[in-house]
Amino acid sequence: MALKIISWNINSIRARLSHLKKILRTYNPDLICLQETKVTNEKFPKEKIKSLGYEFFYLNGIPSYNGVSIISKIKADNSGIIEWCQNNDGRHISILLRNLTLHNIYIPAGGELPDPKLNQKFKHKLKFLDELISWSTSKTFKKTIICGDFNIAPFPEDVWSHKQLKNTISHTEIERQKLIDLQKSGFWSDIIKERIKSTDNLFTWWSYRSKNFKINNRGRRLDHIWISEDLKKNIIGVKIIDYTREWEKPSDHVPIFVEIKF
DNA sequence: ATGGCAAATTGAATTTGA
Repeated sequence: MALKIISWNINSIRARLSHLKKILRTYNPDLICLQETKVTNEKFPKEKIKSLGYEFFYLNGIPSYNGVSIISKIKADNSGIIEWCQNNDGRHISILLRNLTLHNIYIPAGGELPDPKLNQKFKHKLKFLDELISWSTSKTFKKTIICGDFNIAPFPEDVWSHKQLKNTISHTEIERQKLIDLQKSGFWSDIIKERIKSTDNLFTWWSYRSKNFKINNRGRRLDHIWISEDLKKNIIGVKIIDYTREWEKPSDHVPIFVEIKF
C-alpha cells in the first residue's frame, strides 16, 4: 500500500482549522505533521478532525507558541518526544508505524540578529542543530522520515535572493552548513529538492510582510521532508501545495506532501 | 539591528515568528 504524508507549519491550528479540513479532504493524507499548532494538548481540537477519519493524535503542545503534532488515520505502535536543548518547548514528536519511523521537527527560528553572542535565540538555534547532528550521527536510520519546519533554506536557489539574504537568519552560511552537515550525518535524502522540477516553485514560505507575495515572490524553502536511504526506491511523488498561500488568512508556510510505498 | 504582517495572551500592549 501507499502512504501519503503532509508536513505543514499551520501557524495556529485553531485559527486555521478550516484550512486544515480543506487540505485533509483534498489530499486525504494518512498522516499530517503540523508545526506551530500554538495550543496545549488539552485544547487541541480533536473532535473537529475526527469526523474526517483521523482518530489518532500524537501531541506535543505548549501554550501560545510552538507546538507540534502528528494526526493519523492509522494507530501508531509507539510515539516519543526528544527534548533537544532540554527546553520542553514543543519542537518534536515521533511515531513508529509498523516498521516506519516518522519524526516531526520544528527547528527554532533564531530571531533577527545573526550573532550567537548577541542573540540568545540564534545561539539556541545553532545548539539545537548541533544536538540534531549528534543524534543523527549516533544512529543508523532505517525506514525513517524526518520532516517539518527546519527554518533554514540550505541552498542559494532556496531563497529569492541569495545575495540579499546571505546575512539573514534562515540563510546564513553557518546555518546552511549545519543543515547540510545534518543531512550528511544521517545519509538523508532531501526529496523535495530531488524530485521537484527546476521550473516549479521551490519555496514553502512567504512573509506576511509583503502584500503581493505572488508578484515579487520573495519566498524561501524552509520546510523539508528527508528520508533514509533505504526508502528512496519507495517514493511515488512529492508536491509543494503552494496555492494555500493565496487563501483568505493563510499560514505563511504551505504544506509539503510525499507519497511513499509502504 | 529598515519596515512591513499575524496570532496568542491579556485586556491596548507585548511576545513570538523569520
